[in-house]
Amino acid sequence: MDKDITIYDIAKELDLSPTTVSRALNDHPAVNKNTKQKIYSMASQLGYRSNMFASNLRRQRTNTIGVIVPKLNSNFMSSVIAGMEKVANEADYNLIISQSLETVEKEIANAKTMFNSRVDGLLVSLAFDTENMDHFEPFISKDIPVIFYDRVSDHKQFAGVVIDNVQASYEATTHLIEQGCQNIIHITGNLRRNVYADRLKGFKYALLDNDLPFSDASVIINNLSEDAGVEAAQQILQMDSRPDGLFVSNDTCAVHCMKTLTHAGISIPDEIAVVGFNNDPICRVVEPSLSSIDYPGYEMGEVAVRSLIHYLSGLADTSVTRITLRSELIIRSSSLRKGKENNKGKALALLPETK
Amino acid sequence: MDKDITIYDIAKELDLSPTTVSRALNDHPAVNKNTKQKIYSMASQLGYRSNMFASNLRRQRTNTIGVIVPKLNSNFMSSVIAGMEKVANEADYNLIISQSLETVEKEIANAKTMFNSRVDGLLVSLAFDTENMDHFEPFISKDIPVIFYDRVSDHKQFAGVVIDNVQASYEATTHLIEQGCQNIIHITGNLRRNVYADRLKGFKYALLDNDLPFSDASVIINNLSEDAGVEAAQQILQMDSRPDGLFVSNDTCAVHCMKTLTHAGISIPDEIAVVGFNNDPICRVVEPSLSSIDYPGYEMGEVAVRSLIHYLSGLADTSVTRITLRSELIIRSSSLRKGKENNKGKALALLPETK
DNA sequence: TTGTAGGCGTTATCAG
DNA sequence: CTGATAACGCCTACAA
Repeated sequence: MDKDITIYDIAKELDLSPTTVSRALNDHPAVNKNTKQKIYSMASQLGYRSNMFASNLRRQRTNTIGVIVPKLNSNFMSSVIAGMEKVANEADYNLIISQSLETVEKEIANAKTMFNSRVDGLLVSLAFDTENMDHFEPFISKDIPVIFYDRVSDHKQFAGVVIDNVQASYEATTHLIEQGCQNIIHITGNLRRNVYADRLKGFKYALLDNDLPFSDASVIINNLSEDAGVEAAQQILQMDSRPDGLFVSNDTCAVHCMKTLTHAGISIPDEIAVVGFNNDPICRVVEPSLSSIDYPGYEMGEVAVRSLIHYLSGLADTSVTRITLRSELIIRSSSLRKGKENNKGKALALLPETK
Repeated sequence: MDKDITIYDIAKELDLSPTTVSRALNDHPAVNKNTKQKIYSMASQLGYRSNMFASNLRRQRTNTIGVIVPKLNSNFMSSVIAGMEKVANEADYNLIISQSLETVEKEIANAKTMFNSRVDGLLVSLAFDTENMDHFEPFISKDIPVIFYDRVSDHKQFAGVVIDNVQASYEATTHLIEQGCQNIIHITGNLRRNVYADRLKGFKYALLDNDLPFSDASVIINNLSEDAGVEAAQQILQMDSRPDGLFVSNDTCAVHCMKTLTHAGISIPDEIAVVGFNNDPICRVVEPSLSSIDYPGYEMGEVAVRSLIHYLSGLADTSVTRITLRSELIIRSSSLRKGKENNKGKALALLPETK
């Protein structure tokens, strides 16, 4: 294994000082154009690559962004990561990605690793059961920016990139109502997570605005897994007054719930209309195909990294603590009843102001 | 933002030399137990965290492993990553993950970034259309180990972690034959990738061993996407002698192919029996549920990182260039015909030696 | 426009 | 068992 080429080697070769070489390589304005050219070509000729560690050590920053994600195995998350990568690469940042697998314990461990790796900033989508934000304290106290995406923190001090979950949920629920549903059940996740709390809120608003009653019995809270979907279906099958509509906060759960209902002889959408959330490819696989809320993952990743880098560059508009991206209801067979129009326009007009 | 605590601070506090502190922190045997204890507690009391850059700079290694993955959006890949993370964390390595999104261009860019980030080793699953291995040359010439997983390189110089695709495919095909299929079509991906070439091989072997004819018309090669699945189905519908069995190298493609066939009025498994590959959760969503090859992703990730670390620690058994993990056929409705037994045992007995 | 000098925090080497 | 010293490669005052 040959020795690495350093700026000293280039300097010696061209009879210049390392300083000049360093400056040229960083495109410093105060270096002669010709000199720069000579340095560039010598660098590539010798196969020079900058030693990030020396540079990091010196500059006290790493050009690395940490990403904590609940799970990677969804189309949504993989799009988010792809968007993050694109922006990060363009800005010469590296990404360190780790999965919390929906547990606080791993999330805490991940945060610690990130901290010790001295990431310049952190992007987090919270695990299902994270209660407090203590594990991000070390970042705050060292002024390392932490930006949340999708599953954000309620604490106002933390910036976040989100969609308007209240509106999306309002839209989905309204759609069900327009399809004739009078007794809708909402299945959602841990209400500590903004996404689920907000969706519940949107659900309630929509019922209210359409003079439909809401009761605690209208909501099933679980972990939105496959199994949870099956269980929820069993619960529903045993209800006294069976619902005629179902709005589920996650496509996986919705799909397995729907399948269980279908197997029990329920006809979808006629007896029960169903809408999911995320617009996962699975929506187009299940029979009938599942209506869902589409969610701009790639864009969310891009925006999150872009904000973080802005912040790191000191250009941050510190007043901006929430960036909201648009989402969209995709209507498919699972919620479209014969003879019913898609009155999406009307639904939108009814939309309350939600900031 | 306060200044970081260094080993000097600890040393000063305890009236020791930085050298001793460094040694203690690295659990060097030649440090007095009491001294070590004192150093540990002082370190945590002051909130010391090691500066990886200084350490990396000095030791010329980064404790970082680069991972290049085609796409993250599958259950399989997310399991692989989870397995990798577990082993890497335990051994105090960091992971830098990036997606090639199935294109050589991004794969090359990723490799370059990894190289410049001075990863200690690289784990790669090749993109669909990667032809040559030139972009890994810089690693080779610097003695940076590159280990492939799943989609490996044929070049004998590269180590890899795989399943026995020939056997898995042989087993799947034999199963279809046992279900009475006489005219099976195999849908697979670019044959430059070992996984697809090997599966084709296993498919041929199984036909051969059961005295069924093989012709080029028995194989459809595409990119295994959703759309490709739909197209393949359309192709099949127009065939003169319609097949009665289908073995697809990827569940997503299989599912969309199957759905298209079903919509065209074909009954599955009776008219056409179908087996997929990967055992993605989607298999249990589609109707009828899809038989598939189950594949130990988590384990593959663990093994890949473990091998890499062994290699980096100089413990490598350089003679081991291929590690093969077990896989398993999961039989579901899409390939199970009434009145047919599951003669899996027989299939296994017929299995040819495949190294 | 270029150069000199010193230090970022750690660890390897050599010497007690 | 402990310590002094010198790198690792780069960058930033400051000086010329």
